[in-house]
Amino acid sequence: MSQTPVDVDPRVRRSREAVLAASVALFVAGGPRAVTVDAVSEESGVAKTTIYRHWRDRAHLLADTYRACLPVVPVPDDGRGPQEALRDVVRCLVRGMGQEPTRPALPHLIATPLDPVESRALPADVMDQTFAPLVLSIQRAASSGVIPPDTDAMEAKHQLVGFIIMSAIDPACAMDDVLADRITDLFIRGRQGQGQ
Amino acid sequence: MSQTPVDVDPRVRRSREAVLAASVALFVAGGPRAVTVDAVSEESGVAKTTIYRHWRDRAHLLADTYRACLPVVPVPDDGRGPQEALRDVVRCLVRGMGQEPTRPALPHLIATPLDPVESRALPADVMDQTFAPLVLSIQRAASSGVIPPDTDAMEAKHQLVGFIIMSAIDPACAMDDVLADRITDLFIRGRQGQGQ
DNA sequence: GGCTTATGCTACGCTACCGTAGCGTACTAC
DNA sequence: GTAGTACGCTACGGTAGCGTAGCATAAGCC
Repeated sequence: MSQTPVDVDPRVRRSREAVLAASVALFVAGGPRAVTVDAVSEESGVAKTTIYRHWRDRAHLLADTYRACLPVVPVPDDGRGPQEALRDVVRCLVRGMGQEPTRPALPHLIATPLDPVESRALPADVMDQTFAPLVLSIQRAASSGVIPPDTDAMEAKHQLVGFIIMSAIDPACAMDDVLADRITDLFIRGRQGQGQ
Repeated sequence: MSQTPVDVDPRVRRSREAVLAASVALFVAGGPRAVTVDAVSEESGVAKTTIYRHWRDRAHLLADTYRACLPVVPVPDDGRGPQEALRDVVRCLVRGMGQEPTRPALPHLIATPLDPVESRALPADVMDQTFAPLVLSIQRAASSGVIPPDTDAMEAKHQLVGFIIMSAIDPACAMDDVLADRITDLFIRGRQGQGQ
């Protein structure tokens, strides 16, 4: 539902894209609460009745909006070695989190799944999928000895993701590869010298 | 406004406390959106008109609710040395974030200040005050050489706060001194071995 | 016990939002 | 060109929430 096929009536395609773009803009600016069907209609120029022709109700529209705000992080290339793979994933994550629309939407992305009303049509693990490649990289780094083999992958994930998200929330922070590499280095160094 | 004096009419005191308790419970369960005056009235057993006698409008009530959800972290004792002081602050922060009502309210605490509607009556730096003691400890640790003197205090804050918050958001995570000390150790070790 | 004051209750008016119905128009595909 | 279909528009009915008014009651203070 979040991906519109190419070979459809161009009118449908236009409407869907306009609606989703407006919806994302509203979500970024004011969170789930700002994504009202009336506001989306006005912002997009698409009639409210048309919106309801494409989405069953507001909850389904919000679910698609939420997904559209999450960055896509590719699964790390296995060929480059575990340390480089981890570095790459962190770079992708930092860049993704630093970009529009993710960055300004971040606080809302964190809070929405917990809202008992807004999370109705939202799969419980949408957010987790974004960090799946990172967890994979952490596990590979552990099993290959870059970090201790007994590393708690969830704890390590909290450590890295927390650092990245807090940086992205701070508007003064540059979300570039320099930061990404610093995060990776501080992470690995802290784990390496570990006297179990 | 968030602290009710002791020497007032006990009826006022009772009402204020009942309202704030109900308001916090609703905020925890459903975020700022769930804190409606009608819901608070029903949940607390205090008449809606009485609520409006104590708070100018819903925004002011929400501001007090927000503050009531934040943990209080004492300024570190200077006598114990910078490393122990940092350890203490992180312990307090971890415990505070792990407790009710802060823990379940955390995602909402992060998102609310960014909501253009909900943040109306919310001072911009309420959240920052919670982490001020941590920043102080980081600066002392830096100036005393526990971590490099040229440490970026804001970056270090993101690193520590991010780790703590992500742990607190994960319901499977135990927010105790063991975790706090691990967080501190991983932080310091990563910074110490740093090859400028 | 009597005065003061906080509270409870009911009933408002107003606004925003959800989701639907019906009908005319404009676009697309063939 | 013509049929099919997506779209826009207007107008609903219903609900939830905000903030207020007026009056009766009950609690606290001396």
